[in-house]
Amino acid sequence: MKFMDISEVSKQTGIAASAIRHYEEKGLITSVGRRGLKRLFGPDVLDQLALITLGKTGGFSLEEIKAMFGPDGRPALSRPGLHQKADDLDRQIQTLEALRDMIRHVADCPAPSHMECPKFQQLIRISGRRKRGERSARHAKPSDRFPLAADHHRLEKNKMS
Amino acid sequence: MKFMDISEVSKQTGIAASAIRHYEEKGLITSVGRRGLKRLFGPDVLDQLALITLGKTGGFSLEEIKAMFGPDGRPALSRPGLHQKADDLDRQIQTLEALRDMIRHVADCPAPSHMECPKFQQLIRISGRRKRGERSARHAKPSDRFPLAADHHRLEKNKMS
DNA sequence: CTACAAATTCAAGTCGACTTGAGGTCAATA
DNA sequence: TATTGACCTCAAGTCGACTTGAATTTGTAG
Repeated sequence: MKFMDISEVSKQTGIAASAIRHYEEKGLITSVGRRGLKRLFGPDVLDQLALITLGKTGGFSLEEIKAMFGPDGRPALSRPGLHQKADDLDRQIQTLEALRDMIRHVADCPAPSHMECPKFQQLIRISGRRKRGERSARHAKPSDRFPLAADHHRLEKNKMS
Repeated sequence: MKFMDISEVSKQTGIAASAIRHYEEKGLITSVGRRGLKRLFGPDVLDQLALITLGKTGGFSLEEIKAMFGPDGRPALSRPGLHQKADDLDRQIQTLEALRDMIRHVADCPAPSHMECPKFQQLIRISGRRKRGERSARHAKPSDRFPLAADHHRLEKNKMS
């Protein structure tokens, strides 16, 4: 009773079978073998899928997740690379805390427009005071609340070549 | 000197002009008028764009951001709706903290495979103990680490019809 | 032994958030 | 006044992460 077919894994995790196949294709998980055509998964896959779900919540791409927690269990990323990711997460967490506070404020503030509320304005300013190297859910940020964002005269191409 | 053209806004914020136009099209910001063909923006747009950037970091879609902080300054979302978003964020923050801890652990743990490390295993279990209603960066989650995820017999269609 | 539900592959489609490109318009210089 | 360069519009393209559909292949239940 150790091995599960894909529908069992799907049931246990709530992840669609098509997505599970997709993760296997991309090398994030591996099946232990086949019974006929059908994939068989070991119990470890449940933890790996939990990790994938977690990573996605953090806005990481499947590639990044694979680099951090590959199915082999050995990260493809260097130790400093991993610490970098962790530091990015710390910054993202702070951003999220700021955002949460602003949303709560908007919910409760009696001002007709939150933009007119001095407290809200202040929250925006605070949120801008982050260090460099911000990382967002999906693609990296060139600048966070424009701390002298205009590195040079960039006239449309704000992306790396 | 109050009004800026799009390239000025782009320089100040680091956001591509094409993206700024896109936000205007989607109704997240508004320009104060035109000089000939060219859009003119007031200074407020800088705060609004900072808010958009912030929202995206939180994994919100442009639609959601618009509902929370529309350019009119009045949220389209009800007070409970907003508190819901804030609570979602709180949960997301906890998830991110767990993820950060795991990444740091992977970086420092001497075990050949993190999956074999009992401490790591433990971190995964902990991360699974969240409440319902998780929201991820991009599309909602049906279940987080499968706390009896199989609501019924769902045999592939894990998405709303 | 046959039927059938459940899996499989592979190609194509979808969705959000932009970007890119072609062709057009203007306000400010030279 | 004639250029020019920044901006404009609109259509189409891109990218990641899947989903969907059509055409097969099984293992198992009847």
